[in-house]
Amino acid sequence: MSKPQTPSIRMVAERAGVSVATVSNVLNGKASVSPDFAERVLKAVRELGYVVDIAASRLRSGKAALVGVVVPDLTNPMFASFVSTLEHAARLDGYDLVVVSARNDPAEEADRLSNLRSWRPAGLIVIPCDGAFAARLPAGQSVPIVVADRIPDAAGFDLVAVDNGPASAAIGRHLGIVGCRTCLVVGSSLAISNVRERWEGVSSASGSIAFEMLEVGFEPEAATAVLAQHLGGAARPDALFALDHMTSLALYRLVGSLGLRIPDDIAYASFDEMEWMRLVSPALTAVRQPVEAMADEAWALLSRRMSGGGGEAVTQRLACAVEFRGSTSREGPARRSAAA
Amino acid sequence: MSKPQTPSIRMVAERAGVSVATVSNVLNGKASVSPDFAERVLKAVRELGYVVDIAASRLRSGKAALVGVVVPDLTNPMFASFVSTLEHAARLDGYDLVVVSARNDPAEEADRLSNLRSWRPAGLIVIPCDGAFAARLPAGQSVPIVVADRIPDAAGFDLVAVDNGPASAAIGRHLGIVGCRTCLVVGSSLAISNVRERWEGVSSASGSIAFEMLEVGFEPEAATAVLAQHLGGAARPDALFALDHMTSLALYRLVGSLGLRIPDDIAYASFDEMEWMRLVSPALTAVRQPVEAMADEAWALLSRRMSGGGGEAVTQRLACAVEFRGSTSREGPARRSAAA
DNA sequence: ATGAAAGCGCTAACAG
DNA sequence: CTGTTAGCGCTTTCAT
Repeated sequence: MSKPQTPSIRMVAERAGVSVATVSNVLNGKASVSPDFAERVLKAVRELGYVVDIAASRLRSGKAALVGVVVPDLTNPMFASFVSTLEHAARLDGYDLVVVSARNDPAEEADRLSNLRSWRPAGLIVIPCDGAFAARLPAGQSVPIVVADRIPDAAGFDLVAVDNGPASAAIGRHLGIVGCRTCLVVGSSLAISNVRERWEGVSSASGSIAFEMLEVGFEPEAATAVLAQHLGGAARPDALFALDHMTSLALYRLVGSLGLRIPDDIAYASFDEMEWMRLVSPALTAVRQPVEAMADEAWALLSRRMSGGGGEAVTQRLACAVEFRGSTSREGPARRSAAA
Repeated sequence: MSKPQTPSIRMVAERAGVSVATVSNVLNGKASVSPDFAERVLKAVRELGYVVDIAASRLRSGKAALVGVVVPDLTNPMFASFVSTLEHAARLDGYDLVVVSARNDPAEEADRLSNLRSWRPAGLIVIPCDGAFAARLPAGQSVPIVVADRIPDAAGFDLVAVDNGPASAAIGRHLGIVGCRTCLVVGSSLAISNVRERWEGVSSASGSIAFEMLEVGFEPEAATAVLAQHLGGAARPDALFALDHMTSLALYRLVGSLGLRIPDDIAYASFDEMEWMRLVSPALTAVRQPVEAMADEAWALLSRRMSGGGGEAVTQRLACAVEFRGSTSREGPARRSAAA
């Protein structure tokens, strides 16, 4: 009942019979300390269960082993995986992470960004809600920032993103070759660089296939409603291409509830490969993104800046893998176009 | 090029022509400040883009609006969702979160737990790797802890978990009614309370159906190997029941690659409902857990403790929903048992 | 090799 | 109502 409070460096010093400076030196390996003293300090640390107060440490030293991470949505498996990989990389370098989710809301993102400053992080890794990200950065932000996955409208950031164009174009060509004449391309919003680049990629595919773009927003329910309206009509497309995971989920579900058979009635392809796309039957043609590599690269970029690396803003583009599967097999739409 | 450093409370005070104490009072709404002064302070804050240094604040005040969260694996959608909900609840109460993943490794969990102490959090919310969690807690840990989802062997923790027994028993009964005679129950490890309770629940189901338990560990590859061995044999069970998500994924995939048809050749049920289970055909019978409710409840419990609420350790059990779907329809195993 | 003391940014006491 | 001052736990000169 005396004082079971968390031990401070002073208590360690007293217990070891040394000064606090010596304790600090032992713990940080700074100055040289005699083996005898070091041993006594370590013993006291062990007995007290002392752990340094990282906040006080930073306050005095000015060095923060902390980086802030902002993602649009933690429940999106891709972002969760991104954070998980990041966390591991950070820990290996002795850094801690403060992770916040913007919940797909630009206003909330701005709020989080501002809030994060009170932690005085050494750097920031951000997957922005949308292209207007730069405008939401608190003025006078001086810590290094790496932007991942989605490219802001404004230039000047260190950047790591996936190479959307080629992968999308490959899907577009494939759909044409397989015999599709019309393809509805669906994405949340063209305000997101990924969606925009994917649309540009697929629609650039030469050939006799016509693409139409449809934006459905970020709300699954609303998206489904918009989609239902588009697919219920008479002029059903030969193929569907979903440009992001949320959209793909809503779209695939709708196709099922409409009783459309894949690929017999309609071909189906998706960006953002997820585990379930290999489990359904037929398996879905999809573009797999190198999420782990993106996280590792983001960390590498930030590390460089945090340790004083200067120079121009860097942009890294990572290649995607395209998996062609049953959902776009030749048997389907080809037959239909033959009948037309 | 003069000094673009992050502004301190002193700079704000100078700019506003007041003392630092007044600035602090304005920002924290502590003592009463004249409207005139308050206005000047706010103006200076705005112009400088000042944000309080939360670490220095805590150091002096002793009050930390910070809680640590430890989960076994951020890439598990269920835990990601848990964290996301938690983060939102915490923010509403003005708290920040430091989230760490133990990567399913008890040693790493112990390490993370110890590391978290250097943040001096006001509380901890933990989903433990396994039942031996209590032994990994740093000695002399004095902050309130809420344990979620998995129940430690040792008592004395505030606890919130799902009510596994009834839901599992319902699955067990259902499989019997539907005509299954033998059921292979598969889970990662009985060292996890959820798996244990689910096994006990399902095997308690009376009737003419025999259950067998199989532990497959946490590695998908290894799990698949063990499962393949069990399902390849002659005595194939009528039904499968996967007790957690990773296991379910591995098992479902294996069933597919073995060419077994659900439910004609074998019935299939799963705990840990995930989105894909409704997308496959036939849709899978599954137990849906109230993850958001669990997170909210965990936060509520911790809040109470952090604001000084005393008393005995509390245990909350949350009811699950059972969704019966095509994967356990009557047509399947019933026919088979009739043939036997 | 070791210790004394200053001070990081902030808030809590207290003085005015 | 406002300002002065002390000191939270720590690291860093700078003496010794």
